[in-house]
Amino acid sequence: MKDVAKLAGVSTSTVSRVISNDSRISNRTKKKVLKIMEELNYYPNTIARSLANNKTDTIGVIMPSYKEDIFINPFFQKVLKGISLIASQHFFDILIVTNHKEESDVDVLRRIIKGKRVDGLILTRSKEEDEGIKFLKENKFPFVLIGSCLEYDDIPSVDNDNEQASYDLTSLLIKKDRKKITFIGGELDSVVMKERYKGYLKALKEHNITFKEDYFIFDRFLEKSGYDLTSRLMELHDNLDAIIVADDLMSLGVLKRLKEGENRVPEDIMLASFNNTILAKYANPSITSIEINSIELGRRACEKLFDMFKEKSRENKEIIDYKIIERESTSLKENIN
Amino acid sequence: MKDVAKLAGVSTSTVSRVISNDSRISNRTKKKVLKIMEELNYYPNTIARSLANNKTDTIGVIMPSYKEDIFINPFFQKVLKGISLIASQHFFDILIVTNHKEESDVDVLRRIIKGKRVDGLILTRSKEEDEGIKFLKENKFPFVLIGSCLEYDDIPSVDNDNEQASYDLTSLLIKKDRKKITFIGGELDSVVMKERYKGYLKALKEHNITFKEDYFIFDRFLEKSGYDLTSRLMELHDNLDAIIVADDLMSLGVLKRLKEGENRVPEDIMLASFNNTILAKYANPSITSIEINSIELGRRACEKLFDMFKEKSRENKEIIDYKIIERESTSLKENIN
DNA sequence: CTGTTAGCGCCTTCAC
DNA sequence: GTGAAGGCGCTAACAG
Repeated sequence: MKDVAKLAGVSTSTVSRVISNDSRISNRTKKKVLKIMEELNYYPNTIARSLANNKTDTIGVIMPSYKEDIFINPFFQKVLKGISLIASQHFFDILIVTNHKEESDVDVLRRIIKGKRVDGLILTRSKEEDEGIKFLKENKFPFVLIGSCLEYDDIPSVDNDNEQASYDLTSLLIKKDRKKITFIGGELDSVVMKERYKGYLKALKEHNITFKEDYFIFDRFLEKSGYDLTSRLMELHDNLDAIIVADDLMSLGVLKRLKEGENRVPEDIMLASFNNTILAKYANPSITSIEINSIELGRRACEKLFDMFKEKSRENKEIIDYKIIERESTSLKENIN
Repeated sequence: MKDVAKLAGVSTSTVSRVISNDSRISNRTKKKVLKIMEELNYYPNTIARSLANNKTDTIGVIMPSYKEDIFINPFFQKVLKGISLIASQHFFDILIVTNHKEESDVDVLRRIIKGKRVDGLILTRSKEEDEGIKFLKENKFPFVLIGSCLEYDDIPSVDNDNEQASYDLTSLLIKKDRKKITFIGGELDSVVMKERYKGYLKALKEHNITFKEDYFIFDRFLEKSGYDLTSRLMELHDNLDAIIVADDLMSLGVLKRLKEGENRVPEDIMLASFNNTILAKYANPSITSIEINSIELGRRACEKLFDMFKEKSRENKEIIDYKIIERESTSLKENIN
């Protein structure tokens, strides 16, 4: 910058003003400076700007700490896409934040926000007792949660109505005359699981369908967990007729196990799932799934964050529509094959 | 930091030394300072450190400029996972870099490297004439390419032997007695497509299988393109017996179209694809695909970059193994269904 | 409209 | 071992 200033015969402040497109600058000097910048192939040091402005033009995305798995679930990719779309419109970049070795969730946040690395954060999903969220609130750092938080009701977040979605999905199976409806879930400390469980129970109850403790089992949001839990379910019960699965990726594991056990889907056992990733669409049979609009979740979360920057407040909790996408796994008649 | 220094009764230099774990510092003061830092809930400003050190502890990942699509292909997610694994081991974070509005590929790079936002870059895939790579070379900025570059042979990169893989895949179909083997590709300006095309041609030639100009068609790496191109192929030829597809995601489109046209896979038409994402595994029929070890690609690319930081040089071009995963789409006998 | 000055928060000489 | 001073590259406040 100094060089530019020297060559252009102006001060560094002037150059700085040109860079930030300050209004009160003569068109002539502006052009001159711009030209020199071009010639010198100069581009301002973002880091230095950040330090001076206390602003980074970067938003951070925190992946869940069970990141090994999550990085492979298309859901996160979609969310990221939504975020990226909006961020780039605002000329922001995205910092993917993951736990460094042995770092706790709160450590990560401390590192990022005290280190002033980003202007705001987007969290994907949350646990029931989320220390991280508490930490962010205490530090008054701008963030948006994709998902919900049970402890605080007033945090900016974007979510589906997971309970209702789960209720609908369960009701669908009930309508199809299924009597032994089980539920295979992922990490139970996640809020999303809690809510889906509630919706499931509610639907059973309202329709007077039996619920047994061991109809609901859970492990992790992994394909393998789906497989293993299905094995367990089949040991415990020999006459199930429906399984709801908390995630498409898990569903694939479930499906695999069912096929091995020679259970026909949907004839013997119907299957319904969440997230409607491409996996559900192309599975065989294709899997009925809840479209939660992941891209939209990411998008709105990001927009909300920018609104917060501008202190243009929005409702704190935003609900994104979901939709049941019915497919072969719950359709007896139009079974194409 | 000033506060810490004051409270601890030392100078800021001392605090700074404690932070960077300087050797020549007495254990006593070190402990004292550490304690105060804890009490004050102090954490150093990363940005300021970056400015002073000219080092960001961040690596940038450049997504291909056709990013809209790419963000949805599991391949990139896997690569990202590999990168993330290594980066976090080194206490680095990842900056996802995308084109801001109307920014050219080179603009992005200029912004990032002149802006000193990252210590190094990883590029995913490249075009035949890649201005970006030229720019990075000219500026002597550390980067690793996942993929290959035709113009320069001496750039650090990690790739599969795509030509050989394509050759093998084609040969497999030839061995299965297929005579009219077509190829559906993605963006032709990408190096990976060029190489796969070469391998395909080579195999045909060596086995004296006819090649017709319109056996090879291409558009974009999208599901929809797969679908559309298959339609085209079917209009042009009514007796194909095999299709090679450049990517699993595209394959799904191909498969969809084939089913609609009542073509049996693999009996009438065999299908083979690249990238072996989870999509291929769970498609119906499951699709034979080349496992390119995407996670490993990301991982090694990242390791290579860190090696470059340490000036510990490695071979410039690293080749990652691939493997053909045979599945139903090319297996007549063991057709499970 | 433009230049001067004083930081942003940290690190690195160079003394002691 | 530790402190003082100057600098990383840019911006903001105050002059003029």
